[in-house]
Amino acid sequence: MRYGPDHKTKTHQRIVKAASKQFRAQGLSGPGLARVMRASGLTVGGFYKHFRTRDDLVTEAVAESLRDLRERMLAPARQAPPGEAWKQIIRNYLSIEHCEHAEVGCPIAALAPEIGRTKPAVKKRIAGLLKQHRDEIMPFVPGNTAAEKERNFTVAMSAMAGAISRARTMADLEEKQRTLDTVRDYLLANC
Amino acid sequence: MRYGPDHKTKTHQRIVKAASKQFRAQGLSGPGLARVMRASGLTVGGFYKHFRTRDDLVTEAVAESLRDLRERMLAPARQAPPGEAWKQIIRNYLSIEHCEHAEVGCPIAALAPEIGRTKPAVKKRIAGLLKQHRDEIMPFVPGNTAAEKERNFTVAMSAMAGAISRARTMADLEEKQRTLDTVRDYLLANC
DNA sequence: TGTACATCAGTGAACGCGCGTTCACTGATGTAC
DNA sequence: TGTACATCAGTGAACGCGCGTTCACTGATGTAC
Repeated sequence: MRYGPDHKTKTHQRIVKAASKQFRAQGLSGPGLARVMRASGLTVGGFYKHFRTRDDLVTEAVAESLRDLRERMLAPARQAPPGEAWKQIIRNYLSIEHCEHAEVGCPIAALAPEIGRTKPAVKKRIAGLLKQHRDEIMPFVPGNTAAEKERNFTVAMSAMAGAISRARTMADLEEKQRTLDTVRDYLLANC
Repeated sequence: MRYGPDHKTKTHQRIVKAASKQFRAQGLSGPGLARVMRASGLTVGGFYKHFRTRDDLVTEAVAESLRDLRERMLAPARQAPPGEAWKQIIRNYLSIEHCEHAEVGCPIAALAPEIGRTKPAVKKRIAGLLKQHRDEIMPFVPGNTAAEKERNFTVAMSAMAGAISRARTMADLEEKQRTLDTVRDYLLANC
């Protein structure tokens, strides 16, 4: 073989990581395969040596985005003083940095409506990934029972994703910042 | 003239209304101009007798979506018993009907991330429409001061739009319903 | 050790298609004389 | 009243382009003998 035994795997991951950033920045139908491959240092032709269809790339890229997000949000939370982890996550999620850098941010805030519109087979797979993602975050959510934790997660996650995607529609930077601050302060005071 | 004096205006509105539904159902880059015109009973060629560019249609369609939403949500609220109007709006917004019928629903829940990605000129105009929309809703928002009302609006609107767009990513109907119910009950208990 | 062949990640051109936009044309009506 | 011309909303074909997908090919390496 021309390349080492893990060469193909590494190339595959490079494509998925490039796609993950581009989809979050430009939407699921934003970048074409040519652009994704160019960003990975390759040409279009090679794409189908790695994926069956574009939909497969979309699914893998969303999975990668969620992994990426967890690395960025959960790692800092893990070494926060006990009782502060969830607050840390909220502060991080509703930061202006997250809002201004969709390409390394939460795919729910960046892509939820588009995910809802994907064909059933794709949607089903991504819905599975999102459930798995929630399960990984649940340990950080405050609450005395599983039901209470789930309620808190649902309310906070909805408010946070909604706040970020609404803030991103705003042209006025001050209004954007005020939106993030308002929801952040509210959640910090009520969880 | 071949047609009556308001013929062109009516045709224009027909196109905008068709586009407004199609964009909410399939995303801002979902339907092409041919499809929008066909849905309006016309052919592509005539499009540029009504709009300078596709971006102009997008802007007008979002404006129409917000008007449509207000008609559907504010009219029922206006004739609710005093103190119940805002609760009525919340119940309406977080209903399974709204969730399942994006084409006649809130463009923020259906399109926020895509609006955030439009080119600056379009984004600026839509941001203006969204501010105007907020001002029309503010009278229904509970709170003793303007600042308190704005805080309540920001938190509730973020939570509601986030809940709907998250629910739409879910394949499991029960989970979807639980998400809507959880956020609805939370907001009803805390406003 | 040297030669012939197999493997396979990646290349680059080609395909049919739908896109936004342009444009010469149509045809029903209104206006001028 | 009748005829010639202007208006203009809408038509339908054409444009150049980027899309997802296919495919014959390349060329560096490993294997067989």
